[in-house]
Parts: sequence; C-alpha cells; structure tokens
Amino acid sequence: MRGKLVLIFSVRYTHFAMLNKDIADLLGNVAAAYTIKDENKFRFQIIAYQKAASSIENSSTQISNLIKENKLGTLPGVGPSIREHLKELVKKGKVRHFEWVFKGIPDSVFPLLKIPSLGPKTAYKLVKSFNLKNPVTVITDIKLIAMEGKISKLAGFGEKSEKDILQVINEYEKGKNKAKRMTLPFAFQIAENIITHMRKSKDVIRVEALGSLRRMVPTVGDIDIAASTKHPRNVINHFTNYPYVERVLEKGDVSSSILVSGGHQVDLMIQPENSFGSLLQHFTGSKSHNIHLREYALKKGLSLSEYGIKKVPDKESQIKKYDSEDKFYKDLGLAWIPPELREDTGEIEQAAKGKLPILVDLNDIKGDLHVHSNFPIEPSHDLGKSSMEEILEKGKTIGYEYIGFAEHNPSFSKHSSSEMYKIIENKRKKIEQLNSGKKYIRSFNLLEVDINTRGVLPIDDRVLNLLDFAIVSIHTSFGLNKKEMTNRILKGLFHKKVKILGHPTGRMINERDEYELDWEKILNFCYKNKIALEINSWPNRLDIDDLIIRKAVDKNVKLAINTDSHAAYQMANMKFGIALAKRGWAKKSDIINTFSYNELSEWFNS
DNA sequence: GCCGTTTTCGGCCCGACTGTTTTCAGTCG
Repeated sequence: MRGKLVLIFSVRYTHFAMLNKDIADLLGNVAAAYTIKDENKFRFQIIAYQKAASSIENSSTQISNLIKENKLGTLPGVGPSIREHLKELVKKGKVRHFEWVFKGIPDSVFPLLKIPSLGPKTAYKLVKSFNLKNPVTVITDIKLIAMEGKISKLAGFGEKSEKDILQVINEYEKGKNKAKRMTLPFAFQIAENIITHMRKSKDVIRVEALGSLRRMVPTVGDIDIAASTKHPRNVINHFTNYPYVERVLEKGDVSSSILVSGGHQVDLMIQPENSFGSLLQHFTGSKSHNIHLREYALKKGLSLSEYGIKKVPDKESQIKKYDSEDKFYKDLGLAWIPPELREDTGEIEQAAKGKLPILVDLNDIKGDLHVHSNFPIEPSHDLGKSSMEEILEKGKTIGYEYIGFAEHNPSFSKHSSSEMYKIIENKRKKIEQLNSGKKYIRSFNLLEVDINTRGVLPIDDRVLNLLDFAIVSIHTSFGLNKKEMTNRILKGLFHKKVKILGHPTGRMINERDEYELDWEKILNFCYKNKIALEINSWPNRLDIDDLIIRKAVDKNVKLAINTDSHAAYQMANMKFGIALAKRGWAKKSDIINTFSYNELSEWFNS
C-alpha cells in the first residue's frame, strides 16, 4: 500500500486506524522505492527501513497506541527520523518525505513485491517497460504479457525467467487465500514427516529442524531443516525426491528448497559433521540475532558464517570449524544462548555478562491446572472427553503431582443458582473421593468461569466458595475496546477465589486477533492480588506471547502454564506452553505449577 | 537512518542460488 491510498482511506474513514501490518508494508515500500532510486546511495536507509518495518510488524502493541503513550522510541530500529515520519502518518494520513521517495515510481510496482522472487528492481523494470499504471490489475497484466511471450524479449530476461514469472503468479493467485503461517504444532508435524524421510538416506548423519521451529515461535512460515553428511549431492537428491514435493524451488551444492503439498516451503542446508555446530547456529537464527551476533563478533575481529569463524584482518587465516554450538558461542566469549531467546532482545549482552536466566523446563512442571474432564457439569461451553480417572492416570504417566479440573462453569441461562450449587457440590465430593485414596495423584477442584461483558461472573459467591480456586476467562464479546476490555477483566479478577486469568488475550491464530489490553494496569493488579496469568498451550491459542510474559516476569507477576486439554492425550501440548515461557525469559520460580502440591495450596490460600 | 563493551561519529552480516551473463545482478534467508 502506498501513501496515496492511505490518504484516501484516512479521509474516507475518520476512525480508520492503520494497523501495524499496514505500516510495516508502507515502510517496506519506502525501502523498495529507495532501492529503485539508487541502491548504493541509499543502502543504509534501505536497511534501516526494512529493519523498522519488521520491528513494527512484530510489535504486539499498535503503533497508534505507542505514539499516544510516547513510547515509539522503545521499538528497536525506530529512531528519531522514522519516529517523526510515523507521527506525521498517523496524524495526517501521509508523510511528506515518503511522497518524495515515491516520486516517479508508479503505484503498480508495489503489489508485485508480494510475489516471491519479484523484488523492487524486477518489478520496476516490468512496470516501466510495459507502461503498467494500474495497481489493481498489474498482476494479471503481467501474467497476460508473459503469456504473450513479451517478457522474454526484454533485456536481462529470458525464456526461463518468463516461465518462472508465470509460475509464481499462478501460485500466488492460488495460495493467496490460504498459505497463512502455520501454528507451531502443525509445522512440527510437517517437519517430523520430512525428517523421517531424510533419515531413510544412509548418507544422512544428523538431521534437525531449525529456524523459527527450533526457536519455538508460535507461528511458522517456512520450515528449515539442517543435515550433516559426507555426500551432499546424495542428500540433496534424496531431499528433492520427498514424495510430497509439489515443486523444487532451488537445488544447489549445499542447500535446496522445495514446496510441499499445502504450499509450504521447506529449506534444507547441508554441512559436513565437523561444521554442523556453526550450521545449527546460522540456520536457527533469528535473522536479527545473527546480524547482531556478527556485528558483535566483527568488533572482536571475527567473521561468522555457517562454515565457522575466521579472523577478519588476516586474509590467510584458516576458518575454524565447530561441531557444536556451545563451542561456537564460547569462542565469541558468550554463554550458549537457548534458541528460544535468540530474537535480539538483549540476549547477546546478557550472555556476554554471563547473566542469562536459567529458564523453566518441561521437567520442572508438577501439574496441569486447566484440564476439562467429562464430569457432567452441564457447561456453558465444551465439555471434556476424558474421565477424571483417565486424566489422573495420564498425569501420573507424565510424572505430575496434581491436576486442576477446570471445566467451564454450568451454563448461566439454563441453571438456577441452587442447581449450580448442587452440580459443583457433587463435583467437589467426587474430587474429595479421588483425593482420599492413594491410587491417584492429587486433584484440585477448579472451574473456568466466564467473565461476562460487564465484568460479572455468572456464578455467585456461595458456589465460588466450593472451589479450591477459579480460573476466569473471556469467551464472548471480543469486540470491546482496550479500555472497556481492561475494566471488564479487572472487574472479573476481583473475587478472592480467582487465582488465574485464562488465555488472557483471547487470540486464535489465523482466526481471531487478540483484544488489546492495558497491560500496565492488568500486571499491577495481578501483582498486588497474587493472580497468575495463564500461558495457554492450546495449539492455536499459544496465549500470552513472549513479550507480555517478559513484562510479567520483570514485574514479578506469577504465571501458570496450562494445556486447556479437553481430552487426556492433549496434555502433551504442555511443551508448547513451556516454549512460550522460555521465549518470555521465564524461570522456574515464575511458574506456579512448578510448585509442589503443598506449596501451591499455600500460594492460593495466602 | 540507526546505534554504542572502542564510538554521539563512523561504522553498518554473510553467503547461496538462479538466470542471463561471460563476471554479474537480483533475490532470499
């Protein structure tokens, strides 16, 4: 989207707020325009605008709110100059400086940048050569021109590139509506299938999933796989012969990319065994972590790559190879950095000081406090599928000490207060009975209680007092604004039996955005009243994200990592919640379900 | 245009792959 279009929108819709994605696109287009104008002259502006764009796209707070709170400068990569441009953008709907950068570049260039393999130079050349001016039709225009065989006649283009352009446009049009980012667990499954295929080759020594998958980012774009071998060519061939390949995108000496069914891209990189450590490091990323790490190394006169480390000034110097990541980081004077932290948010500085936190681990978890059993509670939402006994058995196999049974509250509209009391009393008796013997691990009597639109809980105090404690969460009316939603939640948290705020942002990946909250207020309230925020491990919730977790950890607000399971086998999703917690720099002591049964009982009674 | 373990000035990661080229430009991660 370009400046002009933005202006039209903001005039037409007085309340039209530019979302971070739109702003990131706009800054990306500024970088592209600079590239077209003069790549060498503006090379550092290009890098700066790209960096700012990706920073804004990944920000969990809307730019308009950051401006209101005067916190725009806290975003990495946004300095005084871009900050002023963004203020102008939000205020006036356009930016004078951007208009200057865009001058002479047709609007029709920018839609083409969405298509893989078409960059600014190529897009500009095509648009100019064929005088294409309409940004709405430009993609189909190019397609028709390619079909007429006119692109191959252009200097710098040939038959192959013409064919490639047709192909990527077709794929783009086909996948435009579906190829969204995968949820982490879904991507894991695809990666697992490919790794299984790779292990069938006798030439593969080691094979691992890296990239955002290894960093455990909640959504994954491409899947990255690394392998070690003595015979790269055989391994690359084996890779491109994967049975579910839709198309081979690239096939080189040490790397290859394929599209698998569903349109997901898988990248493979290869190194010999003795350089596998530096390959792990390189291919795990993130990109910004690697760039920062390489700048850091450069200052010590070292140059890093997937091949290893070499000394910069000495042209004769041999590259030093690494079979493990540990040694790689060590030679830079750094502690090994857990992949979940490699997002360039201060981890390199802390590693240099030897002050990285010891992160919570799956083995630290002593129970799951948000499990829905099939106890006949006549709930407002889904009932679980497994019995309490099955869930307790499963918990025991995992090595837990306790389970929190947190079914949805009995539906408000269908039950009188005394009926509700009766149901919960029955459940309480059932749990007392389960706890009385030695057969099972311990159970907590909990409920997941809705917070209605006005912040009221649909069950009264008498019922609440039957519980060990309550989780409260939002399942309706997601459209409230930031202030209304914050007040609604604060009100819902007020009862002394409430100890956990469930899936706090309400997001459903690829389905529903999170609602915005005043986190400052929520966190302060939780700290004062000893309420834990839930880290929900449900595959398409993965809620809350790492940035909020980190804020909570900084403010000493406790967290609970739960699976929200509706069947016993789903309790295995705990590992995804753990990953989120790690990404938020959480330690064992930050997580209440690392406490023993007694410690936890004491915590929620205090 | 951003940023700070040597810096408020002077740096800015490193490499693979492809197509169209006879040594490189463009794109990507």
